Amino acid sequence: MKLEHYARLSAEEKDALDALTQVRTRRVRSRDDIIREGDAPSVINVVLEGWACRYKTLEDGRRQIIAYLLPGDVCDFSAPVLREMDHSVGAITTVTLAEIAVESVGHLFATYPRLTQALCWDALTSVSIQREWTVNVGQRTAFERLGHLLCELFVRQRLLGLTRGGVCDLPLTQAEIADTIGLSVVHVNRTLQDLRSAGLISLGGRELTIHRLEALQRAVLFNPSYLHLGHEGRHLDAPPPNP
Amino acid sequence: MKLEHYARLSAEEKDALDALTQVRTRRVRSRDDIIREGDAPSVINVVLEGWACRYKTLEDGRRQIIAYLLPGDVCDFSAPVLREMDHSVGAITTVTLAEIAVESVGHLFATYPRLTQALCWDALTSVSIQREWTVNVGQRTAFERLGHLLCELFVRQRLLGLTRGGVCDLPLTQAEIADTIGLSVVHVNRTLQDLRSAGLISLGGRELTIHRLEALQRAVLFNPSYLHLGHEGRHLDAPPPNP
DNA sequence: AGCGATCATTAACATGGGTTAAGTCGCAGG
DNA sequence: CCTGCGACTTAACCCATGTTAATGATCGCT
Repeated sequence: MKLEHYARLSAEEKDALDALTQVRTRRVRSRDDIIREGDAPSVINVVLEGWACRYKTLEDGRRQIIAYLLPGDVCDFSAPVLREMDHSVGAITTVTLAEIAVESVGHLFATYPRLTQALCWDALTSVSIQREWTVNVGQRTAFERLGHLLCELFVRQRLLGLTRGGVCDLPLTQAEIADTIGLSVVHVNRTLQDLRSAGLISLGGRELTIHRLEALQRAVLFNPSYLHLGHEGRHLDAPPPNP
Repeated sequence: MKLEHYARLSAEEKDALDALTQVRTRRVRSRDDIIREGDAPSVINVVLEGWACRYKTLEDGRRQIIAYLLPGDVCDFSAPVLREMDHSVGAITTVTLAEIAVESVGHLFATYPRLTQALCWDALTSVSIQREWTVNVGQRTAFERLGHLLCELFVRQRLLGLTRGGVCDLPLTQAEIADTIGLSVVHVNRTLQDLRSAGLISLGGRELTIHRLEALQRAVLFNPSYLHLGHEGRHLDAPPPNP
């Protein structure tokens, strides 16, 4: 479903993908690891349901969350090529994974070149997001960083049809948010208050509401071009109503 | 030459690559842009000589350098797939580029699958570096960030055979370093003094000397596994002599 | 050789965000 | 119903890093 944003796929191509993802699935409980640094996974894991994150830990315990994986995202792109994982992937919520054999992927792409293109697009977009995160942590203020993260997670979910008006899931603890944008938990909390009292968002009970997306985007210098939404990515859910 | 670290290539494969890079070259002067955000380059640019950087600018002028490109690095991987660049690439030194037509690449990879593998490895490594940069800026102190950057640039150059003992080029201004690791110029300067007076490095006249690489690595929590040096990448230049 | 521009350095002062610590709330398990 | 634990909140205090500004050093250019 997600790849459809990147290239029109034929019914046949979609069937081939579906067949792949149904072969073998795995369930990982919330907060457990999906893959650990140093593993050399022999299958490719794709998130079918739930949220996961990539993260790296320094020797002294500091942790940085490097990416969030939503349904349709691939956990271990590098598996077939690089020797071993240089970071871990953990489950945020309970996650359902498809485990895909490396060989079957090779065959699939040889048969359907348009799939290759779609997957390339996907991979390049995730690199682009990674770059934007570097900018986020390197240049923005706490307020901007946090707002930017919320914008991104909202828009990505909207692409997947997972938003309800201006509302979406946000199953992260403040500690996880802190490790994502390089702030302390305390300051994340302070900054959330700021965003709330600016009337831009509501957040609580694992649910985020963005009251005025346009205004928030402007306030935190969020420019979605790095998500490469392109043409196809716009018609999924109406933008949030102006309250 | 660089791809050789990732896969043993046959003479024939190397010749094919050489032929490509000699077709058309371009020279860009120090501090000029190679590609601008919004461009949709019709050729793929590969750095043959000199240093370049990827960077993004916020509306208010803040700038983040996102990556450094050394000889052998590709400027615009995404060109064939994504519509347009979401960031710019600028020349640090004077840079020589090979301009490669997109079509000829497709043909090349169809003919020599091992090249594809090598290029994948290269691309995945650059993503891995990007992730580590997020960690660097998000979690490390000024001292660690700067030391980590210097370690990386040294090791990457050593891979290319561009170091001379513990010495390598470092054609960056302190302002550029600042924009790379998310610090102010003033603080970069202070922190450089710290590194110097700790006896770890000397820096001046566009030349970096790392006096005790091991010690520096330990002091700044530099773990080179994210560079995926693997087997082949080690024998190029002796590690620096212990003074 | 002299000039202007860019780059490095330093000092004094200001502040955003970290740290510590304490308290609250909600909820799963006994 | 009580207990305990994890997540959230708030306040007080402090330090790493930013800002501003002034001075030197370097370097390409004429």
